[in-house]
This record gives sequence, C-alpha cells and structure tokens, in this order.
Amino acid sequence: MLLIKELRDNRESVKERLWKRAFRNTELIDEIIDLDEKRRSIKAELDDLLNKTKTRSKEIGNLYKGGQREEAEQMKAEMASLKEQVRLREDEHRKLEVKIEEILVRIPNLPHESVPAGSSDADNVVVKEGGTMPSLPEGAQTHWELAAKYDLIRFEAGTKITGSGFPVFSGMGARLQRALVNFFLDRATRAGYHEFSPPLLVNKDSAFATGQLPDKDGQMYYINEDDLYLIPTAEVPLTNLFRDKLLKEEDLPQKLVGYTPCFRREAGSYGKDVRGLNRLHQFDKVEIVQIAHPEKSYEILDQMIDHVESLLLELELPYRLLRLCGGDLGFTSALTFDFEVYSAAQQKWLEVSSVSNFESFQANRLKLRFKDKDGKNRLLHTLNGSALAFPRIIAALLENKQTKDGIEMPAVLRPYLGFDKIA
RNA sequence: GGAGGAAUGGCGGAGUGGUCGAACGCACCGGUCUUGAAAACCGGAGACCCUUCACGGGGUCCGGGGGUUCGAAUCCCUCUUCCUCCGCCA
Repeated sequence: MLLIKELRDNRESVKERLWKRAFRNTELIDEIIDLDEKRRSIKAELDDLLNKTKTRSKEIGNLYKGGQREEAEQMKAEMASLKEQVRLREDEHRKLEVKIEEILVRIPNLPHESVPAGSSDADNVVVKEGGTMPSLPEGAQTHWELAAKYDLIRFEAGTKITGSGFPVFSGMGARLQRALVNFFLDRATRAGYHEFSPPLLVNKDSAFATGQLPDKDGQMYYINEDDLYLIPTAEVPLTNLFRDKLLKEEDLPQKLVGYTPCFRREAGSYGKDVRGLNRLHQFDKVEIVQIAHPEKSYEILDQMIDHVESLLLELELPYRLLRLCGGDLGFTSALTFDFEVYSAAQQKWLEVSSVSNFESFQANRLKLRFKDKDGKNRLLHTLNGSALAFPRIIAALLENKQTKDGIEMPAVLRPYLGFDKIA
C-alpha cells in the first residue's frame, strides 16, 4: 500500500509511474488526495472538540472535589451538545477513512525507474541467457509423454481424485520432486536463509498484508467455514512472520526460506499452456524471502537473483533472465525479474522463478519497521523469489535430459535421488 | 467440547473510576568515570494522527469491537488469542 503522503507530495509523478505500469485510473489519486484533505480538516475540528471535552471533564472532577455539586451538575448538562458534536465528527471522520482505504488498497505499487515500458509479457526485456541448449534425440517426447512412459506423474489419477491440475507424482517422479526439495532447501540454508515450515492456510489479515487481498481475491482457494485462504505461495506466511514487528537495524537483513505446496485457482486460464505440468492448481515451491534495509534492498535483489541463477546452473538447464515491463508487473512489486527455463520438447520458455522487490509496499500493510540510527521508525523493504518452483523445473529436466534409453539426472541431484537415470 | 485464569510500551511487569501514556526492570541513546571497554552513577527516550518552516501545540492508543459515565487501562457486554485442569484425538 502506498503512503498518502507520497501521493500528496508527488501527485503528478505518481500518476505517471502508475501509468507506466498500465494502471489507468489515475484519477483515483486525485480522489484520495481530496478525500484526505477533507479528512484532515475534520480531524482538526474533532481534536479541538475532544480537547474541550477533556478539559471540561477535568473541571467537573475538580468541582466535585471542591464540594461544588451544583456547578458540577450544571456543567454536566452543558456537555451534552459538545458530546453530540464529537459524535458527529467522529462519524464523518471514520467514513472518510474507510473510503480512502477502500481506494488506496486497489492502487498498485509504483514501478522502479528501471522498469521498461510495455503493456504485456511481449515487452519484457531479456537481460541474460545462460546454460546450454540440449540436442534432443530423434523422436523426443514432451514431459507428459515421458511422465506416462516411466510412470512419473499420473495426471488422470489426480483428475479422478480431485480435478484437473492436481497431478499425482509417482515412483521416480515423486523421488525426483523430493530430491529437489532437499536440494533447494540445502542450497538456501547454505546461503544463510533460515528454514521455516509454515502453515498452508492463512487468515484475511495475512492475505491482505502481503497484497493478495483484495487484488487476488477469487484466485485463492477459500475455506468459507473458517474464513481461511489456502496459500498461493509461501511468501504469504513467511512474510507475515514479520507482521507488526519493529526490528533493530543490526538484525537486518532477515533471510527466510520455506518449502510449501501452493494453491491457485487459476480462474479464467484455460486452453493454452495448461498441458502437463505447465499450469497447475497445486504445485510445490521453495520460496526465499528477505526483509531488508531500504537502502540495501536493490543490492539484495541482485543477490537473490544470483542465488536462483546458481540453482539453474547446477541443474544444467538452459535459462534466461527477464526484466518485467510495467504492464507485466505484479500488483505489489516495484521491480521483478523472471527466470525462464527452456523446455526443449515443447520448444517453450517456462517461468520457474520470479524475484521481486516490493520496497515498502507490503511493509506498510504489514506495519513492518525498524528503528534507524536516529531512533526513527522506518518501513523496511520486503523481497522474495522462487528458488524454485518444481513442476516446470521437472518438465524441463525430463524433456531436456531425455536420451534414447532414459532420462539422465543432473549430477547435483544424484546424492539426493539415489539413482542417476530414470529408465 | 466443558470449567477457570489472563491479554498493558521493543521485551518483562505494576497499576481496579479523575492529575495514568502509564511505576519499576531489561534492552536502547547521551553524559560522567576509564588509556579503551565493562561496571557504577546522572540524564534521555513509546506508537500513530492532525497542525507548525521550525520551536512547539492538540488528539488517539493499555488484545479487537461495542456500552455505562461529565470522565475508563480500571466497570459491563461481545469477539479473538494464550495459559491451567478435565474430556477426546493424529
């Protein structure tokens, strides 16, 4: 959530920046500022009335103490109209606050200056490519064909048990997923991230604080009976560990990692790109999160990107790094880099990681601050990144590493797997 | 699920109708002492909102919401959470 002060102080540049990320309702900024102006003037009146009320109350107390009953009673009678005025102003004030909040929560984050202009993923900028493209054998198969051939994933079984988009991993497929969990967690731990295993259901406050609500309402699975949401990413519970916290500067940065399943309704996305593991309702992911000093967050963003890149290199996958354009930026993000791996048999780039700096957008909702050197409380910056999301990694591994007589596993996974090759 | 107790500042913990934003301790900041540090001593210091160029001034906040009262951390209602005991259970 943006700060109203920021809107007020930089009204026009805020609008321009929102425009850049394809947010067109910039008249809402004017509306907020107007409402806030009203709010502040009422607040001044309110405070004045409250001040009078308070003073009178004390006087009444003193009158009673001094035995001046009659005077006290008289003054009490006079209080009635004052109280009524207070009530009216309070009411008005609260209504304005609610109205402002309603609008404000629907304004996305301001893009970082380095975010390229653009309206869709076609305008994302490739900043780097790495790894080496495989040369596939004759008659190479897609990962869903390979999954069937070696009984790694049973898509139809998942459809029967739950519905489409809920695959069942089987045998060496399940082993491969488990190996990846351990590999990713070990690498993150080695890089200084503290491992957590958080709840998979979160309440409204948490979903709001990291920005899923109200923006992503309808995209999360919701348990009506208990008013809880299934997490779409570990970002939600992990970041919310720090909700309402006041940190010390020397405790920064905080680095956390968690492995969790993720649940997404993916309402409205049918047809294309949903074959096999490309898009699922439930998938597993290891997520890294950092809570950073505002002046260090971009440096940390780079570190997180390096970490993710190192994983892809170790897995021997061809990848590219994209700088997301304004139109493709997530609601809460100021700057996002995506990693895509090449899925050779599908001949498609698949997004496997998204690394973002949210600056103070989430911290504002989280009320996540630190005390700086001057003793002032300042909002922190939050960042996160997938490191990594499993299904598309698995898809790429299967397709890229296939040979005539099996699928070779990357060297780093062998100790975790207990085998070298799926055959 | 049943019975009882509790929720206070970054943390711990007093406070049961008026001058309490709140004693005290820890942590924190400044100073004295010291070659330096520690200890000791002295002093400072809550968060948020409104207002002011600034100094400052005003308001709100003692788990959330509502109520009683001229006045609530303190009384009442309600919700949430935690603890203890009983029951059930992976």
